[in-house]
Amino acid sequence: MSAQLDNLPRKQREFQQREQLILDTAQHMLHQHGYAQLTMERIAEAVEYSKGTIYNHFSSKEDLVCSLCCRCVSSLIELFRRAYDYPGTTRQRFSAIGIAYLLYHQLNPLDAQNIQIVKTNAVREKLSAEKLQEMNALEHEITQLCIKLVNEAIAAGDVSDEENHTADMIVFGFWSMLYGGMLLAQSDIPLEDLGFSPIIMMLWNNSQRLMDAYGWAPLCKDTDTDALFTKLCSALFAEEVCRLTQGENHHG
Amino acid sequence: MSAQLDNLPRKQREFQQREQLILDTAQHMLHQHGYAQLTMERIAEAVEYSKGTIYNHFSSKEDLVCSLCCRCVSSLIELFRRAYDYPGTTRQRFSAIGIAYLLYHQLNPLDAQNIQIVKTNAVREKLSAEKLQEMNALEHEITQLCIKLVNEAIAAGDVSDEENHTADMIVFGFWSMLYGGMLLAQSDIPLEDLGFSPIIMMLWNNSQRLMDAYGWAPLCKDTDTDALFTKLCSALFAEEVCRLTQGENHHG
DNA sequence: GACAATTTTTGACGCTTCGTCATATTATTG
DNA sequence: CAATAATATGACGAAGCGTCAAAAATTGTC
Repeated sequence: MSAQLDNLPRKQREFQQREQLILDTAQHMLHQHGYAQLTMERIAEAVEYSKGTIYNHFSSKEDLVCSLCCRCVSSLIELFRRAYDYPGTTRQRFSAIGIAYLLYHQLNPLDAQNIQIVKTNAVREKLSAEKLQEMNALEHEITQLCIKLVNEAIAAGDVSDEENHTADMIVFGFWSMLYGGMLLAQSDIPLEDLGFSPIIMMLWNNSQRLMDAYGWAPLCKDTDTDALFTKLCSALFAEEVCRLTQGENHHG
Repeated sequence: MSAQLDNLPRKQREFQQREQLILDTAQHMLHQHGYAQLTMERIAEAVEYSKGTIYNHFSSKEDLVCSLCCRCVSSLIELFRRAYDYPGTTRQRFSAIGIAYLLYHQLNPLDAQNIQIVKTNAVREKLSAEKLQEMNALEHEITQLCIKLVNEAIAAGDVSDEENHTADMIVFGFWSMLYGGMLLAQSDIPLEDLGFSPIIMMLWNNSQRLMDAYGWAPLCKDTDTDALFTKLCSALFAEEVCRLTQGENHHG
């Protein structure tokens, strides 16, 4: 990373470093005090530059928030890649992507909320075309990775090959479910009061069920899905899980 | 509706009528010009009252938007009730709820977006406790209706009764999937460019699959699900479907 | 109908924040 | 070291939220 930077003229290097500083600071402020308290003035004050300088980097507040968001999606893609590269059955690898998604949301609930803010039209209305495109490119990357894996599964005969089983439909089913589920989890809807079980568990079970519905071998009945969950977590995301449990202990 | 109003003293009646006028106007403005353009000033101007009067009804802009949102959820509940009361199998009735959800989002995409705005922390941070509670009560109502139906299905033996099949988990699976799916549909993510099929179809198929996964009789293979979709639409939501197709013709 | 009391409405005002731009500062180069 | 280019600054204008004292309308009383 710094290898690339070293090649650039010092000015550009400084510029990029400052951009990261601004983003880091903004992210921290967002976590600490929430979106409503996040103002360009305060960011400028915190990084000890003036507002004008911030505007040299980001054309608007929305632009800045969207940039934050892009960084988040990038790190999510990294987790997905790790899951994709897992040496196991296609079902295990796809399950691992699901875990990556759930883990990310658990580990970075505030960033996930932020991603949601950017999806809101209220914000998107004000975004520049470039930032929107940057975002779209990332969405494209992450989507295609999943579709590719499902196509591998179909080609390998792991998924029952019926007429209307298309990779996009299968991916969309899981994407919707996990995305919707995590959003519901993050919203202030008091799910526990409404009688719901822990969300991660419900989503994991439901997605395993859905894989069964697609005849994605090996089926649940031939697998200990709880054990699979634990195995994938420790094999791929040990460090992340560690951070997660530490965080929980810290609070309790 | 006006029967109740007539019983109230004239002043209160006028007050409530004005409140509806404000909400109607705000909703219309939101549809026409988007959230960013919605200001208290403009609403006041449009209803020909002053800003102060608007603030006699709603303690903040967020409060107003949340009130709009509550009206929307109420009408969604009405659709759900209709589906719940359908004289058919539990699977048909639950499927009908799914259709109600999809239809509502298709018919009122802008209201659905609005509901999403309210779920954003940026907005919720500013909501009064009362409005939050009003919203929660509605969420409770709509949730319990679904859970009740699934419990009926389990009791009737329509859903295979395994240890870890709980009504809340089943409901959550479908809720997540449809909610997430409709949000993805509404976001500006160019799903078609990413290679995805029409969303309603994908969601309907995925949810029918998921019902199969829960052993919810009668299974897909014994049913023409396309025909079921059409049948439920015309039996329960003829008027809504009509409005939807009219709207599409209007645009095309 | 006149007058007082009460309720409702009004819009000017204070405050906050966004985003701009002329000016000041710093860096670079001949 | 001076000229020039690049960069940073913060005062400023615009816009919106929410408040509140004063104005207007309504109600009740004689």
